Amino acid sequence: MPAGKNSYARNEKLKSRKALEQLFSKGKTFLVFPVKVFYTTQNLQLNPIENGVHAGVGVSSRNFKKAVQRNTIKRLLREVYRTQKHDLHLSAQNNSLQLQVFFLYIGKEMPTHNTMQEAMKNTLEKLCEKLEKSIIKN
RNA sequence: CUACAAGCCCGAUCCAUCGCACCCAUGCUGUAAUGGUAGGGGUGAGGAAAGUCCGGACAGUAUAGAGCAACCUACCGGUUAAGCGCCGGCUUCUUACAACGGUAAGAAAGAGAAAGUGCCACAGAAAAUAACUAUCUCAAUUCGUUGAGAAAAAGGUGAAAAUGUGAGGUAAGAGCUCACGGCUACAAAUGGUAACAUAGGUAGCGGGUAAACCUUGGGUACUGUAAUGCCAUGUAUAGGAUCGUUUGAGGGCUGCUCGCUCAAGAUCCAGGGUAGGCAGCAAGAUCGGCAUAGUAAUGUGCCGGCCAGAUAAAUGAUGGAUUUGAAACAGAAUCCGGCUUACGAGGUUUGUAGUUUU
RNA sequence: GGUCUUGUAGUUCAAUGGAUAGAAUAGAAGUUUCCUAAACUUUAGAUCCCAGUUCGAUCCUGGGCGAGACCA
Repeated sequence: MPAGKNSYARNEKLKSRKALEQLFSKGKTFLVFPVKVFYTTQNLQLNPIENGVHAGVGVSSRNFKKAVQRNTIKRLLREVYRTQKHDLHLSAQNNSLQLQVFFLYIGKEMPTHNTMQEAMKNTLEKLCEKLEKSIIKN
């Protein structure tokens, strides 16, 4: 993957409904306020061409009743993820993992771009740490 | 020119970088096949996309039929695919002006209370049958009243009090009678497509409430694109209980009863599997302009355009400029016609009021 | 996306169209007690909002706002 490319294309998205259900029922979670992260890992390296990281994004409709607000939050999350995802991809590749992640916004107030960027930075750092720890354990 | 009210129009624009969905064609590369990758072009959310309050299109299931129940609707005509929408009219009410029956603006869930039942707190004699107080006549009397009869007028209340005013009449009174009004029903006349209006006739006088039950007229099959059809993948034609195969279980997607019809499996418990793709799904009661019929809603004709289409679900972020403050309400999920609600800065039309000038 | 239900004191619930809107509990003050609890007395507190029907709406009707449930 060429460095510096900030795309968030279709094959990087977390798509199938089945995978999502597995993720929510069996996946590991941690919380870096205001973002909650669900993730699962597999040791599949049969397809080296294919991308190893799939990510999804969501907001609860309890805290935000209006569709406009939910849309803007999801857009912000995607935007912030695609600009800062490179470290995560690198660590996943180094450890030869297939990774599914879901970012759920939990806060009750509308975020701005700056706060969101900080939050995503922190969560991604924590996620990388966790990945490396799990590798060492294995 | 300013303020207010109502209606209509619009729903910020431009540049740079990064990024998303769909469509189109191209290069490189790979497979048995679907592909992978690179750069390019085009298109990409609203006036309400919202609420889901009405009405349809479309689809599936059902439909010999009858009754009850349930629900919707209610002045007249037009319009439309249809409507509890819209347009025009009628009637009533309210407000203002005006004074002798008008004018203007606004509103109306605007059939029936004279088919029946219920309700009308407090106050008041009484809330609709009557009774009570008071009134009048006759008789009795211990002169305080008592009994019989007449009549339904008076009685301070109340949201509402038995058709209003005047005259006659009577022992006292009473639509008891008469005059002028008010309202209701009936049949006919004139005008109007009709609601209705106009001036009379006959009979009558019974308060309000139907957004209380209800009556009358008209109407309603049900379910919704997560409908529905097809393809692929996969498992279990396994197990248990109850009922049943012409002595008929069960079904016929709003309830009940009857009837009709299909009919050999049905229901429950426990367990196993799938949850992917294609169609539906984007050219239409379409949009824009012009002409034309009509008071208008709306219709007709001609010319031109193609204008989102996903399935964890696409329009964004950052920086800068303009405006007026780095805009308000707000995000398509089958599609249309309305209604309702939310909202920003202006523009424009009409009406009312005020000020200044001529 | 569709189909429904429901809003009353801080909380849980009542109410025939008649109003001073009730009960329990929680709150405040007081009595009692050496102090607290319990008990008793007193007290403040509410019909989601806007219209309409009615003489009069918590109640009936329409619209809005909020809360909740169901449908593969």
